[in-house]
Amino acid sequence: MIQKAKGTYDVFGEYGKRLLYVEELIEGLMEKYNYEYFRTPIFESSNLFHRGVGETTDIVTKETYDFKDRGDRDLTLRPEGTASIVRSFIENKMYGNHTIPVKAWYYGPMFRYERPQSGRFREFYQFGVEVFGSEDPLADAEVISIPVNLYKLLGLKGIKVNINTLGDSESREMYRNALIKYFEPYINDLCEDCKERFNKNPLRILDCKVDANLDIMKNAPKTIDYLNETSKKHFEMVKKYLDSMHIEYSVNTNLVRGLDYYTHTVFEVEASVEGFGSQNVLCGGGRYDNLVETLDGPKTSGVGFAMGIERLMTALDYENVSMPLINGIDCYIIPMSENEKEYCAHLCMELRLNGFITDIDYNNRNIKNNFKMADRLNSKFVIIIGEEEKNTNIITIKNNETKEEYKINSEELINFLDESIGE
RNA sequence: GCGAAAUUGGUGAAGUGGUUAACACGGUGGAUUGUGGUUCCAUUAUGCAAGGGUUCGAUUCCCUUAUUUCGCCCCA
Repeated sequence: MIQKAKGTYDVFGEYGKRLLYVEELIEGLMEKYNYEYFRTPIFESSNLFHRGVGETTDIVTKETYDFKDRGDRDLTLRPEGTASIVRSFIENKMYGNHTIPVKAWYYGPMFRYERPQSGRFREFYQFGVEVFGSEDPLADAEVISIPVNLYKLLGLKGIKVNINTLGDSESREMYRNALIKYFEPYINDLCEDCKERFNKNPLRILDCKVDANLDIMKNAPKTIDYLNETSKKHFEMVKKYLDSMHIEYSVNTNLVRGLDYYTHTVFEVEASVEGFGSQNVLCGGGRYDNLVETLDGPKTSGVGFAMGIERLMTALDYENVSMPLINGIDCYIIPMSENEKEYCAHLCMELRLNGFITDIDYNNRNIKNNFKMADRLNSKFVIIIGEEEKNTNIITIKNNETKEEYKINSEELINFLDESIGE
């Protein structure tokens, strides 16, 4: 038997309904925020991700799906959304004629070659947002408000917003150097992973789980102390806007993010749900004022986030969040025999085109099993068509809740259903 | 890239180195030939992830591979 590729999954059934509900909610929310829908290719030139995400990041060094096409081009299945949206912004010259800021949203599959586990897949879906061309802290705050409001709309309770700032490039560089200088004498006290981090990305030492309780961690330099005036002011304003939007958050000075391109604000929203597992960060993002330039565009600031849909769905399950899903159909049509099937097929189509959720027996079941089927489908009405009905056009329809049976002329059927189901 | 545990029918699962792989749900047919959801009867895996090995004999033991689940790293 052919099995699905590692780290992928199929969607169907109840999960499919819930997923569609969440997707529609996202779409509606982005409409209210007046963001523009973007869809970029699933694969892009490998270069885009190498330069965009960062040559030294884990995502690029060991997690991309790279391949060559028949024209010997180097291509990569997108591991994240931001680089592609930035490419599209530049390539379509949106910095010129378009209204600035450009506020983009996207939703689709991403691919990373990782070891699957709780809340982590090789093909996974992200919903994300990018705002180009505004350095205003209001943009940062608005971007943070999107996931928070989505979770609110869904009814998800156990969430926690963590924010921090890395400052602009200058501040960030100063801070990085300070950290290296600080940790150097203690390098041997750190765990193996942190020794590795010291060389690759010293900022990440700060959110190590193993060493978290060491004194050297607690006394490590804080980003806040290395901010220049502009950066400090920017962060203060972000917090003020969040307050005015009634978005709750906590400042976590150890929050740094793995992607190279962040400057100023970074944030994460985590699910603080009991038993959720270790992959509990539902979404993450921040400001990237140099990325557009890095990818050969004109200097343009940006801010955005990305959210993993699978983790959101898991969190919703953990909290037993209910959704107003349609469960059940309006009509189930039973042909008594093969002779009535064409008549039934026509009737079925009529009902569907008039807006009724309708299904029909495809398997020539006997009447008993057809009634069972109607129950399983949770049908409001059952329509039985035999020779008599076919010849007279008087249709037998049974209300499956009250068990009342009616004989109705086929021309009045739509009216009858409208009145019965309408309210 | 590293570590741990799993994999038996449509589903949930029990089970054992030896001849017919429990039980339950579901499916199908019938008792009831145009009205069900109750009950009763029958039927429903030449098969225990795939391949190889040990053995007189393996679903049960060993190896390899695949997938799943859970950690680490990293990330959404």
